[in-house]
Amino acid sequence: MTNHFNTKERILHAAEDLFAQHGFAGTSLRQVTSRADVNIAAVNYHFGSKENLVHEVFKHRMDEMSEKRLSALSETVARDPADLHGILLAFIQPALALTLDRHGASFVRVLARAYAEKNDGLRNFLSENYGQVLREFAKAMAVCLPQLSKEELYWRMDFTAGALTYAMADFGLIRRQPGMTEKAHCEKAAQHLIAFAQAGLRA
Amino acid sequence: MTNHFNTKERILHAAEDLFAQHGFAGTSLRQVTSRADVNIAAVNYHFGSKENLVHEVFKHRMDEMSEKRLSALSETVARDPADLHGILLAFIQPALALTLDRHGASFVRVLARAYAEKNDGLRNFLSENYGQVLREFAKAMAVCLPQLSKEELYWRMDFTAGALTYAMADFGLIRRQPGMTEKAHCEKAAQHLIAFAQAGLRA
DNA sequence: ATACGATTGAAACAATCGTTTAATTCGATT
DNA sequence: AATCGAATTAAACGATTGTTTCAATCGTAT
Repeated sequence: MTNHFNTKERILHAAEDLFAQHGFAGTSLRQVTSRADVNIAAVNYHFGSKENLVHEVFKHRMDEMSEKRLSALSETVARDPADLHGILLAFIQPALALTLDRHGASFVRVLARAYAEKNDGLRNFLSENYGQVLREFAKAMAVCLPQLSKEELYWRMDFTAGALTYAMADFGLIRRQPGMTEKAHCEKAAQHLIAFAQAGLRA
Repeated sequence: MTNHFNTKERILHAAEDLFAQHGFAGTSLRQVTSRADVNIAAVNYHFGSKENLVHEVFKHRMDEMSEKRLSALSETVARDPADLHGILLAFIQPALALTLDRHGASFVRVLARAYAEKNDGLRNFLSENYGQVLREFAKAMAVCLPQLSKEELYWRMDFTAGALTYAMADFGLIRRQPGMTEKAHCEKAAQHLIAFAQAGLRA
């Protein structure tokens, strides 16, 4: 059937890495095809255009992450609808888990960059395709936090998402310590973030 | 002496707007000079290169914001060293105040974008020139939160900065309501964020 | 008025951009 | 083995990129 590493996948992976390093506009298709070791024309053949390639890079990871988030959410809610800690874990863990995968780690930066893009096409693409996931979490959190107005809850979810994005992309003061494995760093980040966000949400 | 709107300043303002909209790589110098209504050669004459222009855009705003932050910090600490709310306000207010200024609002997006840039040159530039500001705030917060380890404090400051960046750039679910002025939206954001961050920091 | 350095202007530079074309190679089906 | 569509290739397309050149212009001090 399909080769394990066919042309299309090699392009996707190379694009993910390079978009993370140099941004969308900052990455040329020739950089992508050179790293993927494929012909420059292969991009337009398989993806139609550069913009479409960007969208595919997102779909590839976001679908996977959204699915994990939603299944973890329904699981924890079924166990205990009032378990805010569990809901936060369902939201945070799949995102941070991506940083454990080599290409996933790149995608995390791509995602952080996408949020910084005023690029309305991309934002609308994300909002239309994955906004429902956020609304599901909002509904679940509202059960745990009945004292919060809808507006207030949305504010605090935004803050949580911002903190998560920051933590994932290794921004700010904290840098992974040399002696620490990526996995340990990831788990520490999740643990710190959940404590922080839970307190903030309950404030 | 210098005209109120001389060539150099017009370039800076136009660049700020366009960098915010389309990113650094996504903005061409011809877009900048066209909006600034100056000749294309003026950029390299006044700034030497595009990269230098990017740095100047940052210095222009960051110097102003850092100064406001530090003076607000020393003021609130002098009044009451244990006033965490005041320290957070000193950190958040100057950043959100930028969004009230037309060009400042653009810069906020530029800043958010810069954090998402893997571009080590830019990150080092920011870290070297403005890292001290963050360390000052860390020292002040440590007084209010003696139970936190240095590591834990840094984590939580990162989360706070992430939430702030998100809020400033209008990411996420929350959109400014049509009937609400920019100023009111900004104040609401500060109020919500401080409550959230304060609880998170004290967790 | 004249001269001089600072600034601006129009034009062009080589390099690179995303995209397209057309010929070729590959792989599966008849 | 022959055939046909899918996939890949080399090459080139026009457009745009950051940068440079050099002459024209400006403001100021002599």
